[in-house]
Amino acid sequence: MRIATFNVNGIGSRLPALLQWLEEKQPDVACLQELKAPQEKFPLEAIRAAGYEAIWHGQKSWNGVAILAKGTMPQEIGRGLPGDPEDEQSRYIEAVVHDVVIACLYLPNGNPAPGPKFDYKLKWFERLIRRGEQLLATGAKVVMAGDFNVMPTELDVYKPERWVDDALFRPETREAFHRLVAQGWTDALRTLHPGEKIYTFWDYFRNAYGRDAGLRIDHLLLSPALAPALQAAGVDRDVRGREKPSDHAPTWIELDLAAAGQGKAAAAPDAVPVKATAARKTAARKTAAKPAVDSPTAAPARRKTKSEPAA
DNA sequence: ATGTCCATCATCGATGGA
Repeated sequence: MRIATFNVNGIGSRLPALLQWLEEKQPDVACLQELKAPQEKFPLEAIRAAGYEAIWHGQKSWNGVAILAKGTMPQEIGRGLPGDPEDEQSRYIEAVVHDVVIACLYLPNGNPAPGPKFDYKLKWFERLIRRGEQLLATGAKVVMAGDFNVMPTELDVYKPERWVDDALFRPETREAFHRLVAQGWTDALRTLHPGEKIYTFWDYFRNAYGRDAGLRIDHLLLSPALAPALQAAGVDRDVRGREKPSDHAPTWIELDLAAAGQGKAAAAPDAVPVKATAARKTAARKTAAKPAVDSPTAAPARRKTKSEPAA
């Protein structure tokens, strides 16, 4: 089973590049970030024609996340990261695909730091850490995949000294990422390629890709139940060198689920549903008059406050 | 400070975000 994460930087302008990559690599699951499109502008027809079903959480202009699955409908657990009903940004969506819980995330950039955007990033990180705790507590096979906007170590930056004051590399940010991983997650790329220079992002500025002035900020974290299944991991960096590219390259893992044994993924959705956020409730209200344009499971019907863990 | 690219609209050039 191949699972990829790809910050597309605008699904509208990046659709040809996305479709070409899907056609070539045929990942079983693709987590997308930065759709930069409202809910109704997601190109579902083109995605389905490529052989994928999808759930997504759009937003006008900014953010937006999606989970694509080849030939099967991702079973949505929820959307919106729990812990802040005021947070309206579309940065988190969870689903089950082939008995694996997929958490697709787009962590805030946080620049400039210090400032309100950096505060929001750190708060969002704390909420993610809490969610990570809940997911691990289920014992399920889970992968947290996305644009974390964090370079975990100096090895993950082309010039660390230039980035020490940046929100993506400040000590608080790295500390939060390390605290998350320390819960028991496996950083798939780094685990299989220790000591290796791996980048997933190259700025559009100053010929960054040509100079290989990159960052490793897109990550796939595996729960203990899934870690034994890890077979391979890599970055499709040539995608970054094509016409009209995203500034990120697709990052992927290959899993052998037979090696993971019997997980408890089936129990995960009901055990720890994602709390319905204010944004989700608003969206549901807005679309109430017409049929849902995304997926049937996107409706807030799955919300189960009864079994919801305390915040 | 710069650089590039994207989406938006109180549009066809500005702005804000990354």
